Amino acid sequence: MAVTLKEVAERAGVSRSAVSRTFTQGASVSAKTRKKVEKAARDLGYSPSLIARSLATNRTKLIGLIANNFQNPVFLEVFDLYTRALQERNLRPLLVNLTDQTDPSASVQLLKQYSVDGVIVASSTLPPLFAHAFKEAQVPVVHAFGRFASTPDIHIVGIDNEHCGALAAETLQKHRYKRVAFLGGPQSATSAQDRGAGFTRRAKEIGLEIVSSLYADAYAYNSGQQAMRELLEDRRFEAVFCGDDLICMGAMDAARDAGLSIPQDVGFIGFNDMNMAAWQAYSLTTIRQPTSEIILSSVDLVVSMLDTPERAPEVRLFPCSVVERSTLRPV
Amino acid sequence: MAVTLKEVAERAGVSRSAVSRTFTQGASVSAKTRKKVEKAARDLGYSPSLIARSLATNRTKLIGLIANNFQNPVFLEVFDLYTRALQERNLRPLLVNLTDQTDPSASVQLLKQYSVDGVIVASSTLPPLFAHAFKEAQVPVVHAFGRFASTPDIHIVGIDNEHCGALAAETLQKHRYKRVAFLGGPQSATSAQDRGAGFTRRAKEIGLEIVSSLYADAYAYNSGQQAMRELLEDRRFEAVFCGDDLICMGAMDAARDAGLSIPQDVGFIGFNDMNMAAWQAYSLTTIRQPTSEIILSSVDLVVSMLDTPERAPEVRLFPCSVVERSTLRPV
DNA sequence: CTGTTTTTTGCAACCGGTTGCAAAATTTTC
DNA sequence: GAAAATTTTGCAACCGGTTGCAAAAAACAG
Repeated sequence: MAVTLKEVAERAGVSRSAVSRTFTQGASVSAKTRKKVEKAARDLGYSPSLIARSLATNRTKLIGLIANNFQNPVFLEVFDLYTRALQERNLRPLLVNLTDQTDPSASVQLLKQYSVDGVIVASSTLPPLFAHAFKEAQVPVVHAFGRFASTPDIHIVGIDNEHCGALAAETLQKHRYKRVAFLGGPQSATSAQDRGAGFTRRAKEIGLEIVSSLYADAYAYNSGQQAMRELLEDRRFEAVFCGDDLICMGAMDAARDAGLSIPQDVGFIGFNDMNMAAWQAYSLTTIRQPTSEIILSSVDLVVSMLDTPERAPEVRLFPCSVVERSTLRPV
Repeated sequence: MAVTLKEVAERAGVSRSAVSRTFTQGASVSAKTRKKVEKAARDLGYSPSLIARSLATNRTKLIGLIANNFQNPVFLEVFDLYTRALQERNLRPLLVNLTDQTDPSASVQLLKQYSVDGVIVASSTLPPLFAHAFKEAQVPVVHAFGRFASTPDIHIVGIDNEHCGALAAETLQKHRYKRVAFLGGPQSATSAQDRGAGFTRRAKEIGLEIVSSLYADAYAYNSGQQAMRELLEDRRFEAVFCGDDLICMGAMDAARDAGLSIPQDVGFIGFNDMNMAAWQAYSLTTIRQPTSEIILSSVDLVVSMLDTPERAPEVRLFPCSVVERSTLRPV
């Protein structure tokens, strides 16, 4: 069916190796044969089979991309950036959707079977153990949006969530809030834990009183909405720090539904600065997570591991910053 | 490095074919050898290389998934559903992000090189010519969310956009609107054209006056917002039909920004019924596109083509329905 | 023009599986 | 228990490329 190396070789009147060499980077072929081969290939509409090449070279140019949150639109930005960054480097993403049902070890197995060249775990909710499984299986792995550890045993690219939580506390204080609430992401997520911890610690330090504290059950709109309703039962807070923009939007809608206006009756600060945070209906003051830097950096990292797999584990942290919009009262 | 067939065979004391057979569906092996092989494989931690298998069987279990809109959160739902549906069928998505810069023929080439078993073009904006390229290259292809044609030459799964546009007109009439505006998706998209055409036709038939008509430049929030501002310069309409929910949200925010309230001053009807349409800040009345049915059906279709590639081109259309929320005045 | 060095080329083995075929082993039949 | 029918097994060729190695060709030096 498809045109093969052999046919091209015959037509060009050269050996199969000659054809192979004209199609592999940095191999030595004379200008003359290269020309002959290229003509023959063009005539026949030949393009080398990546499968066969992969088998021979033990390289697939496939990068496993593991994600487990398809509810949060941030991830669409994430996919967009990943697919583009990989495509530019002549790599392909093999997308794995890790639902709660799927057995983690199964997907390790799976990606091993496809012999992906590397894996990017793009999730702030997956436990580190997950990325480890790949390290153990000897496949280059980087955990993007993962939990920062001072003595990492795998590559981590992300932010210092603890510090960013503290930043939220400072921002609330700057806006002269005294009593606040914390509405975090799912408690099982390391990112949610760390943001909460940093927020709590710093709040204590600067005399900001946390009157309520609650973890939503997912990084999702509905979860934020529902958690906010609960929070509203005992409304002694003047502002809420939400561990995620999407949760924050749900929370804001719940607050408005209860007849509160923002920021007059209650202030909000979110986390991520997703595209939608700038929408007029929300115009969310939020902590910006440098998504695109994290993604580019994690791709670069995984690429460099292709050549030097034994690279020492590295942590790359990017700074977050406050984006002021209109959900906190003017200072 | 990785454990191979041969090593398992040696350890189990059988031939390589025996090992191969215990790992391929429907091959004949005795219970006894199967047991021996399975034990050896377990001991060694063997899992067959899909690359090698692909080379031998000429099947990769890879499905190319082509998308070109990573701005619209609907596509996150789309990716979620696709990845799950494929995973359940033991197939993997190879994601191609078709930005405006990428050369279409290059990605055809690319997917051919990876010898994907099939391709799903998931886009309502790509021209049909695109899916054709795959048909020509002899790879099973279905165009999901594609333009309906009565004499299709490739498989199409989607909706009758023309009819759905008409449905929008009827809904506006039902709510006693007389003068309306049309705010479509990008004019180059067949879906936008068809929705517009159906809307216009039906409006004329039932005596609904279309006072303005405009195409946004993308299926995106900002585009909707911007187009609405333009529309507002000459506000003779009482309601707007937006060719997409996201555009509609942008438009609503623009209207609110201009001091209008919804639905008192101006009504809105969207298209898609994406998750966010139910959000309280919008609570959008919209035409529901049966995304999940379309996706499941297109996966089934592509799967069935794997076995019978010569299947006659088929069109599968799913009905849309109106979801009433609060952006049209009560009838 | 010859001898040396460098570049190009083809051979053949290999990557890790699958599969048609015939021989061997097992089961069934009488 | 032998013959026939059926199932299981191993051999060997194949899928479509890459690559180390040695021979051949080309380039260079004197």
